[in-house]
Parts: sequence; structure tokens; C-alpha cells
Amino acid sequence: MRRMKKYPFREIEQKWQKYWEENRTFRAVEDPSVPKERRRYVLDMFPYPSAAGLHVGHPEGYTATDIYCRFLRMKGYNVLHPMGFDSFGLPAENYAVQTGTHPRTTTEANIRRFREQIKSLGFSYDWDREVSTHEADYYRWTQWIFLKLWEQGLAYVAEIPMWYCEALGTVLANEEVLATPEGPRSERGNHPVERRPLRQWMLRITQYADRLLEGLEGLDWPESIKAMQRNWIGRSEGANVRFTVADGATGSASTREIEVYTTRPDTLFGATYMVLAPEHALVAQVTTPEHAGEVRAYVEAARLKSDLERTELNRDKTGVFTGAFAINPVNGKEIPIWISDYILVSYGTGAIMAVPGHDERDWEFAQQFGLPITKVVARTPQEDPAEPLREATPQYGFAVNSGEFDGLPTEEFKDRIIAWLEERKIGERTVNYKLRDWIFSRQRYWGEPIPLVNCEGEFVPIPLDQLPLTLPEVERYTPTGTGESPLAAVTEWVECECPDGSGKKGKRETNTMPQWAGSCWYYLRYLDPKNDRALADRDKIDYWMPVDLYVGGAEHAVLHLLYARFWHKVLYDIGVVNTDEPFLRLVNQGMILGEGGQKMSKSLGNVINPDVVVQKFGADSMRVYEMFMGPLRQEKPWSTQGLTGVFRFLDRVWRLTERPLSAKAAPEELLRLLHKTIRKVSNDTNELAFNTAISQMMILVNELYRYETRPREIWDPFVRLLAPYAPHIAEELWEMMGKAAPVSLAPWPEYREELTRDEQVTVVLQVNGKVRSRMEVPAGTDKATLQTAAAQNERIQEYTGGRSVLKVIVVPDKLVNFVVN
RNA sequence: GCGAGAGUGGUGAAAUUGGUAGACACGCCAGAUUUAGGAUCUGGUGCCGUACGGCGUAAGGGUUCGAGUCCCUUCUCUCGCACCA
Repeated sequence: MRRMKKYPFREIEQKWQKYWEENRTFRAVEDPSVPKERRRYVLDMFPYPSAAGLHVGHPEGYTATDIYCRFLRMKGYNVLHPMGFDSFGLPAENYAVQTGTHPRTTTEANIRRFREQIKSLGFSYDWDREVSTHEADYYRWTQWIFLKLWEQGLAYVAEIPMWYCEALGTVLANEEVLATPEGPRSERGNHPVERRPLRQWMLRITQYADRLLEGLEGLDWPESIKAMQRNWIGRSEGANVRFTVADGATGSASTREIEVYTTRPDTLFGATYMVLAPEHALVAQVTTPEHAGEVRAYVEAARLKSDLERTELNRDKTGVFTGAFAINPVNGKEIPIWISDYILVSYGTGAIMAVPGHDERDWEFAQQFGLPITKVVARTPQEDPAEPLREATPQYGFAVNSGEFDGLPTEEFKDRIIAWLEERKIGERTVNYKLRDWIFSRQRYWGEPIPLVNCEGEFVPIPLDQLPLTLPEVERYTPTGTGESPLAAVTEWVECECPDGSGKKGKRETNTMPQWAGSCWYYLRYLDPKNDRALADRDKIDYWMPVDLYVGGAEHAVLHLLYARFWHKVLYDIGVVNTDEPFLRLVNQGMILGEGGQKMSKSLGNVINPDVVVQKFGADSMRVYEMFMGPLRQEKPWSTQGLTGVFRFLDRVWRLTERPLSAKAAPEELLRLLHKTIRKVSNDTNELAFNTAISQMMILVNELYRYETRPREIWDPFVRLLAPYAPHIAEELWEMMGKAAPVSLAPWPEYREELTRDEQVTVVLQVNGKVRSRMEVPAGTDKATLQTAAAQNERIQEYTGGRSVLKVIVVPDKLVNFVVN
């Protein structure tokens, strides 16, 4: 036998997973003696337990947080690190529609599989805190929060045009609809969606728009995610201005007004026409009889236009004249009123004043229909106001052709004109948002029932102490297609007594909540998962919250992460939680691509199954490889070759045990390398720079191979450094060394600063910035000595000989540079 | 178009404050070993050149003794938003 068998990762991994489970090694306890600054709440985005099982993307983020948590525990922190399942959702229900299998059955089977797969990777979760959002004990509190929102006036029913998805049989929130080249599509499943006027439950997230925006400032989140949220909220400042409709052709006096929203009230003098959205309420009223036919036809065409056509890029502007005129309040001029579908009824007031000189869209429209263009903003105060515009100039500048306001810079003009409008009560400063209220109800079965009863037209909440309102069993899961959920067919569930005790007959709300509801607050339930008196005990909330580090994919930028922040702020306002924001620091792990660098997908056949990897190479190899691939936040392609490289590393670590442990002092060189390694691994792990930490451990292992024996002085701290990364093999090595398990809770090694500094350093000798030679000197050698020694160097003399030295740059421990002519 | 980010060997990637570009790993080449193990061990491996040397971090310019790193211009790619007045 020349060498031992390949390291027995299967036995080792099973052994230690069993050990951790039996000993509940990673149970988190609220120990009051640990001060707040020594506690950490590290959270993973919990998975939706799909039928496909775990994919290699899941373990990436989970491994990162796991290493970080294990590191923190060894550093003496009290760490909360839980896991659970986002288990309501459409796939299980769609499967139920096809097969008749209860979604609970498939969901729970999937959860068992996920849990097993996650456990097979050796993550240090406190499994006592596991939650699943579909369980009545959990959604009882989701319903409780909904009723709190209702009490606060933040939940209401409205009939507005909603995104409806035929394929999913339900309405969707704005956030769940994507604009694609094929038109609007559902975020889940990529099905076509269309707008339909429907009556649905809404949550007043817009009331929190400003706070959701401001709250971003203090968060340690990726700039891109913050930008996406800001963009989605879309706050803009401007003014509403009311224009009087001029007497029409009929000559009758009119007091009708049209209100517009503009972010450029300073361009009011340049408003040469007005445009209403086709759906605007005043369209019919202002239209003159001779234009009525044309207008009616345009409105009808706009209504029938598919969303594909309406969202198509760069299409030409269309519109028709109503025959009516409005009076521009600043100069009394009559301006024509048009309608066009480039104006959205849902934004601002659904009407605009058009300033073609300084807005590209208005310019385009004016060109199309030959409407007048007036210049009211000049680039410089010297510019000739009469010089015509060649294109729309939206940039700020100085007012021209604006009467008494001429010469004012844009910023100042805005304030002046708003004051002017407010004085005359024809307008006021206004803030607008792109953010719309959250369409919250779904016409589906597999979700939390909304705990309200319709008692003769009035909604009455189910008393909090009677929650949960559980999902009834149904015959069929198929969406009705009539805008009602399958629950509507369960007569004995729908018909009930009014919960207010009046004895009136009531009908239960049959819509359910969207999948986002459960994930809006799951991080709070982990704190106290079995509590039946509150969603979580306030002391436990105070003990752990807010979440210190939240790791997950970037795909939830404006869905989950915005909704959860909204609910959290409401919970804060009613005194349930201790902070205004739930997640202090957010890190998005980069996607793992297939071997060819493309997205993993079934159709490309490049999907890597983590089960197979664990089976063939072990959990430790999987973990270390996923972290060694590259920076956590970066997208990176999978490489089976790379995986075997990591496997070889762990195998080499294992084979080092063939060499006898030695109690003798380690060679100084090795000791110095150890202390450098401790420093680098500590710093890098703390910064989630796992790839470079692993490199450093590889360097140490390579070096250890140069010695016949394994100095205990090196081996012991090395095993501890390795423990967060490859915990199974580390536990085994720890035990083999005769130490008491578990290494997972052993103290993190400390480094001695003086041993991390080299005694001898290589100083580079340069001539005109080019490296010509090197020399070894003791660290800290002073400048003068370095310069003298360098000047005597043969190679340097060759290059400096016969030339005059203009300057010498000496950087101690780094270089000496001779500047010659 | 707007917003965010990224461009370094054949590949994944390293590189305090500007100070030896390419650590570590894969792959490849040569050798040792002959074991059938996604083997192991030793050495080599940015490009051009026999060599002295020269050239190299998307391209061009600038600051500096010195630039992957700082500044300007341009190009490419990824992601997000997209008629939001």
C-alpha cells in the first residue's frame, strides 16, 4: 500500500451530520448574558419547495451564510441561523389541477426532499425553528397581520384595471408583470397577461412610498437593488396645474377645468397644447360634436389595442383633436386639447400640458400633427430667444419668452411659478409616484384565506382570537375563470354567520393572498416559531432583530424585498417590531451558470444536480468548490474540472494524516505562514471573500507537504480554520487529533501580529520604473541603507553607468527606483 | 434612451494606501511512478524572441519616478427600468 484509500467522505459526512443533529449543536438560545453586539442574525432567503428539488444555486448562498455563521460562532458570537419553506404557491396548485393531488400532499413531500437535501450539505441551521408558510400555525399570523393592515386602513377593495393572467387564472400585482418584446408577461411562468377592470383587494403601499424611499439611505445593500427600488417607487416632484376649458363652438359658458401634472412648471409659457389619456373622464365632455365621431373611434381603438401594440417601442405617436381648447393660465392663450394613448391614465392626473420645445415626446407629437412649438428655455442667458429649436431640449437653463419670469434659472423659476399658481389657487406643488397600490388578492386555492366576511355588503373581520381561518377542502382546484377562486364553490365554507355576533348571514371572502404574503414576515416567526399568543415574543424580537445579514438572489429586488419592508414598517408603526427596517445588510449571490457559461436550464441539458455532486465528491467538496469558484456576488460558470481540483485539495488534507503528528515546535518558516494564513482566512471570511481564504489554506497545505511530520502547533489551528468551510472533514480530523468534539464550537485561532510580518523582504530595484534587479534585505531597512545597497548592485550600475541620476525613489520594504536621463 | 455594474493568461480568478501583474486552482507540456484511482509525485506554463531583451490588465489620451488601481474620451458586455409628463 503506497497510500491510503481516497478520503472516506461518505462515512465522515453521515457521521457528523448525525452528531450535530443528535447534539443539537447549532441550537440558538437567547442568552441574556451575551451583549447585543455579540449577537448576529444571519438569514437566507428561504426556498419555494419545488418538485425539481434543490439546484446548485441554492447551496451557493446557503454555504456562504453557513461559513460565515460557523466562523462567528467560533469567534464567540451568539448566532441565529434558521431555515424554512415558502410553501404556498402556484406550482403545487397547478399540479393539483392536473392530477387532483392535494397541494398539501405534494408540498409536504417536496419539503421533506428539500430538507433532506439541505441537511446533506451539513448546514448549521437551528432546525428547531423551521417554519413553513402553508401551515395553519404559521398563516394564522399572516392573517393576523392582514387584519392589522385592514384596521389601519391599509387594505381596501377597488375596481380598477388589473393585470389578469388567463393561464394562471388570477390577477397579478404590477410587480409580477414584466414588459417583454412579446408584450406584458407574468413574472412566474411567462404567460401573457392583459388588463381587465376587476374588483380586488389592494394594499396601500403608496402611503409608505416616501418612507420606503428614505429608508434605503441607511441600508448596506447593493447599489443596484437600491436603485431598482428607487426607480420602482419613482418619486417625482412637480406641480398640478388646472387649465380652464375655453368656451366651445357651442358658445356656452364653461367652468370645466382640466388638471395636469408636470415636473416642469417653469415651461408653462411653452405649453402649446394639451393631451388627455383616451380613458380620461373628461374626454367625452370636452369633445365638440364635429369631432365626436373621430374621438369615439380613437378611444375605442385604444381600448381594443392589445397591450403588445400599446407597449411597442418607438412606435409613432397617434392621437386626435377633441375640438376643444383650454386656456393657458399664464398667458391667456387658447391651446387645443388632444387625446393620445401616449398619456397614461394611471399616472399623475391622466392629462398633460404639452411643451414640445422641451420634452421629446411632446416634440414628436407636435411634429406629427403640426402643432406649434415655443422656446421657453435657453441654454445660456445670452442665447437669442428668437432662435428656433432644432430639437426638444429637456435640459435646465434660463427662462425666455416667459414674460416677467424671463432670465430665471430653471430651478428658481419652478419655485416662483408654483408660488404664483398657489396664490391664484390654480395649482400647487405636487409629488407623484410610479408606485401603485399592491393588488393583493388572488383567485386561487393554495394561499392564505383572507379572514373577512361580507355581511350584507359590509366587510367584518374575523376576531383575532378565532384565527386561523383554515383552508377548506375542495372538490376541484381549477380556477373558475370567472374571477372567483375555487373556494367560491365550497358553499358550506362560504356561507357563515357574521362574526360580529349580530346573527346576520355572511359570505366569506373567497380570494386568497399572494405568495409574497408568507415571505413578508417569515424572518420574524423564526424568532419564536411555536408562539401561539403572538407572531413572536417582543423580547425575542428585541434580542435578535434586525437581521444583520440577508443573502439571496437579486431576482427579488422589487418584489419580496419591497413588500417585506412595507409590512415591517407597518408592524413598526403599530409597535410590534423594534426597528423601521428589517434587513440591515443585503448580499446577492451571483448566479451559477452551466459549464458553457449559459444559464442552467433543462432545455440546454446543462443542469447540475447537487445530489449527484454530494454523492460523488461529498458535501465538503461541494461547499468549498462553490466558494472557490469566484467572488460570492459574481456570476460564474460551473466547472466539473474545478470541482475535482477542490476535491483533490481535501484529499490532500486527508492524506496529510499519514504523516505523524509532532509535538515539537514547528519550523519558523511554517509558523510564520500559519499566522499569515490565520490572518488572511479571518479577514477574508469576515468579508465573505471565501475564494481567497480557500487559496490561502491551499498554500498552507502545499507547504505542509514539504515536511515529513505534521507539527501539532500548525495542524490544530489549521483544522479550526478549515472547519467553517469543510466542517465534516474538520470534525473528523479534530477527533483524530484526540480533541473533544465538536470543532464547530471550538475557539477560532488567533494570530500573532509579529509572526505575520516577514523578516526578510525582497526589494525591487528599478531604473526608470523598470525592474532590473532584486535584493533580499531585513524588513524595515531604512531608506539610506537601501539606496546605498541598491546603488552598488551590478545590474543597476550597468543601467545607470554613464548617465546622471536625477532622482531616487525609495519605498522601504518595496523598491528603489533610479530615475536617470 | 435612463439607471446600476463589469471588461486582467487557453479557463475560473488574485493583486492594503498607486509600488514585483497573473497568487490559488483548472487545463496544457515534460519527467517519475504502474496504480485502473475522475490517480499520485516533481518541474514548467502571460505573449513575442535561441538569447540580451521587448511587449502586456477592452481601446486611446492624461497625471506620476511609477497606473490593473487615479482623471478624461471611446468601445464592448451583463443586469434592471422603459412614452411615468
